[in-house]
Amino acid sequence: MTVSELPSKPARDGRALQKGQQTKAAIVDAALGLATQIGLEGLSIGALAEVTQMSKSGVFAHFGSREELQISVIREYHSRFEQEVFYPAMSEPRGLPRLRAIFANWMQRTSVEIDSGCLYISGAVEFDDRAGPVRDALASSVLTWLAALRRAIQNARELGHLRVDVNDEQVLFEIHGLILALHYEARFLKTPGSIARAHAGFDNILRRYGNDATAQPRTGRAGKPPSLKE
Amino acid sequence: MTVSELPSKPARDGRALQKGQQTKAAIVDAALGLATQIGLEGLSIGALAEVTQMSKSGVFAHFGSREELQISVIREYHSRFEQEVFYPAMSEPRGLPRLRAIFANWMQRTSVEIDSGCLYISGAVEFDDRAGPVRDALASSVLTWLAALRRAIQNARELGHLRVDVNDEQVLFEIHGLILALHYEARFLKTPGSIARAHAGFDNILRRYGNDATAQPRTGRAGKPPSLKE
DNA sequence: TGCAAAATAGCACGATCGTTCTTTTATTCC
DNA sequence: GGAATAAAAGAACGATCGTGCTATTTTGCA
Repeated sequence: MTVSELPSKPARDGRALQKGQQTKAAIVDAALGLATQIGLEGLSIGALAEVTQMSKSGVFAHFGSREELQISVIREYHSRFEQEVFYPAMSEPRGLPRLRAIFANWMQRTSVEIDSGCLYISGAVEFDDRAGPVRDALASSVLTWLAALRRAIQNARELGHLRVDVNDEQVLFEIHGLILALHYEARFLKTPGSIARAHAGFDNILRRYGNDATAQPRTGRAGKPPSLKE
Repeated sequence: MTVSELPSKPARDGRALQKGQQTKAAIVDAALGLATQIGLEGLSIGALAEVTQMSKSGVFAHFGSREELQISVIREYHSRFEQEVFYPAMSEPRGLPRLRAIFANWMQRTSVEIDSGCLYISGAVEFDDRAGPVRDALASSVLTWLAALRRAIQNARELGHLRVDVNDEQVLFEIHGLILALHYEARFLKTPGSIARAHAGFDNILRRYGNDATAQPRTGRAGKPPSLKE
């Protein structure tokens, strides 16, 4: 977590901040740890103050409201997800190799989250019938990620790595289901072998939708630095 | 909800109760409605008292603890799930027809739960890292249901409706994923067309695992009255 | 080093939580 | 109908919640 991610917003008299952003980042880090375990709703400022060895009001002052804290946590989770799952896969050639890499990274992360919990899953359940800015931030993050995944599927189809009649949305839906089932069965039910079944499910999807004749990547040209957002 | 599900536990002097069980059932009914919307953890005795037009202590007295109330809600959900999804499918002949019916009923219920919420899904997220009797009751219910579904898959395979090399657990996992993806995308993200995609996903699974040569049901004999538990 | 401003702490508030205890009302059976 | 008992209400408890207000401490720059 580097200091001054923002260009160190100058205060009223041009003074640069430091300590504030620093401890705020530490608070968000601790909050993310709490939220993935007990949920965004279970996240309390009191518990957070205890973990960070600060006073309640000291923690509170950095956010101004609990909602703003929750949103900060969501943004941090989004950033780490991007960093861990999306970016590394961009070094793979477009099409099926990149799609495989994305799924592999996602599986890797989800496997870890069998112990730590996934904010995109717990958050969805907590806010699925509650309106407001927290829900909006969460849904926006998830939609951004799913859109990126959809683009990878679409690329694979357009490059001939998947059959031409493939429905991108359907593939996306089925892959998403595999991740959700993994999280459910491994984390809640503690069913052994779930990770292998998720992998097998992905292979099944590729077998069904794959275009064996052209399964080799056809292009590996590196385009502009990718981003989840476009 | 019939009176005296229990053999009307005789009080100290052999007197039969009535009113108590009756209002208790009404409370559980209201609690189930609240819990599916805001979760088992969000369920509060105060809110429940308001909904049922009773006093907090009046509600509380029926359960003795919040945990017991939550467990009662889980039991009620389990019972309705059984009644709505499992039992009606038992009139279909064993094998693929019954498996199809089970999934169809499950889909039907999940479609309704896009609005009302599913306790098995929200509960899993809320209690996936919390030990205790509530989690145990929830996990036990879910496992019972998944075992029943697994049996249906196994039957279909043994009757030749699915390929002999089918892995029951794998099919179960993938079907479960479809339901979870439907709930996630339709309820949280409000993605249109999710129901159709879940159905298409099931068809895909049958196409992949199905045994086209013997897809017709081979036996329709009605066995003993079925139960989720055995 | 000293001064302004930012960062943090301390304290109290109203609200809600699950739970306990006591009292009142409703029900059931003789 | 009246006595016994179950069912429901009422009030209060300690705890925790998010949040506001006011001190105090720490920081950053002249």
